[in-house]
Amino acid sequence: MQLQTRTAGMPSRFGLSGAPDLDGARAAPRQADALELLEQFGTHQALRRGQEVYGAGDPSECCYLVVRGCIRTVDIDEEGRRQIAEFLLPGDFFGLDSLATHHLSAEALSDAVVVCYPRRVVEGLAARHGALALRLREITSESLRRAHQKMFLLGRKSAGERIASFLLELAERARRDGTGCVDLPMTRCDIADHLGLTIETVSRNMAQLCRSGIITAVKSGIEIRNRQALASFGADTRH
Amino acid sequence: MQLQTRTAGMPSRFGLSGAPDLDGARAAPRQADALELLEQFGTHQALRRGQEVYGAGDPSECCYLVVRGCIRTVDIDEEGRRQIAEFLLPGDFFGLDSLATHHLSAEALSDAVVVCYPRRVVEGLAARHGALALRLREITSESLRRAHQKMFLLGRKSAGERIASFLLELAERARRDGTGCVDLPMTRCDIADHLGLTIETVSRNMAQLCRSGIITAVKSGIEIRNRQALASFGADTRH
DNA sequence: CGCAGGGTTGATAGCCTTCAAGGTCTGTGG
DNA sequence: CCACAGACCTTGAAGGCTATCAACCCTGCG
Repeated sequence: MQLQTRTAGMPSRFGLSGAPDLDGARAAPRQADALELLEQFGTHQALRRGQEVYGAGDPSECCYLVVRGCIRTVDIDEEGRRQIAEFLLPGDFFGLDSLATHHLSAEALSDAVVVCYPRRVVEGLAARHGALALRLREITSESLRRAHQKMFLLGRKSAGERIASFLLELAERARRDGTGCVDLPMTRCDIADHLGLTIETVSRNMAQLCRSGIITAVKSGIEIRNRQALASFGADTRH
Repeated sequence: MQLQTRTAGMPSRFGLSGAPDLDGARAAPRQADALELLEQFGTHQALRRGQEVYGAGDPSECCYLVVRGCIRTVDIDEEGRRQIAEFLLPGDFFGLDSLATHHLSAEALSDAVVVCYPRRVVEGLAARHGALALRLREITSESLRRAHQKMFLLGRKSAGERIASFLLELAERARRDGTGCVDLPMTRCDIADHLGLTIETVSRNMAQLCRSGIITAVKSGIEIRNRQALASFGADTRH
């Protein structure tokens, strides 16, 4: 059972919530985010833990904005091996990646809320509003940049480096409060399937980070105590 | 020194040369490829082996069509570790991925020829021709689909599976003649840096494929003798 | 010829996986 | 309140896949 209501108002922050402005794609200052044009066309959708937003192969009829909770995009092969492409946090926009059908599935990690926009409407608006069209392309471009970043991580980094990079990226995306606290809504299994490792390797590396005092475990997450050390963690065991 | 001339005519094939039509993104039949709209605005550019088309951080001023040869997009970190994101073959369109600055560099594997289109012109045309805008989004979407496919390969497949997938993908993209012959314009080092392996592992797996009679080495490439066996190669050593 | 770049093959080492056992936490029901 | 089940997490031991190190071959070229 899922709740759908006409959205009364949009969440205050839009777009790539915590994406670092690395490539200057957002160089042009925007007073008002072009995504606000979509405001009146979205419907809220509540998701239970584990529920699918869409499945692989489903027609690509909507795109989405995360309001609350965390969404994972999942790639599974016939043998059940799983690769998590992205974790999507509040403020992240997704579902733009495929034109006809989704090639990954999207699922809620925990109870979550997304706003759903019919692609037909989005396309129509984008055709008339250049700013919106540009914004959507920025989102796609950013998604591709992250995918390339992850290819490097999976292809060339050691287990320790992968974990450190992952924590630092999450911290970057979540840092709004200035503290070093990073919430980890995903399980060790999710992290492992995102980083191309096993849960044991994830657990061992996290434990070592704790023992070194680089991070400390806090309720449902970690706190970064030594960013410098975290950034160079695992560099000795790289191949 | 690089040669630039006004292009007299476009190559006969356009777009994602051999991309398998997996996700139905190309479902809508196109009589004439929308990219032909760009025809008169391109300039030919000849590249020597190893020459950069653009570097990481360069402003994203042009996008490109490969006419001859092979281009690699490269991600390098401060320690010199290298990850090759894509190999681009004749008919492939690239450089659309980033809006402001390129985050990867693009280099010619061997002597090559590309057609270069100023982004400013492409944007202008796309704004007026919906078909072109759609075509460009198809290309970006396809690029993202391939990136996700590669994340799965890097995160979850064994060395043998990676090599087999790589050869099958190349065969798929190149098969126009119907033969099982696959040209390999890239070195073992390039392949290794694409698949997240070392040259020795690539070499050993190729040798084993040859010994098993699944492929045979031909001049500057290989011939696939047993597609079925190649598709399941390395599945026993997966972790 | 000498050299450099690329490729192959062998021996060894090590990082990470696999297998296994036990611990922690949370929600449920008696 | 407490027992219990299940999911999740941690830790240890052993093994294997791939990296590393090393030697050698082949080809093209000045």
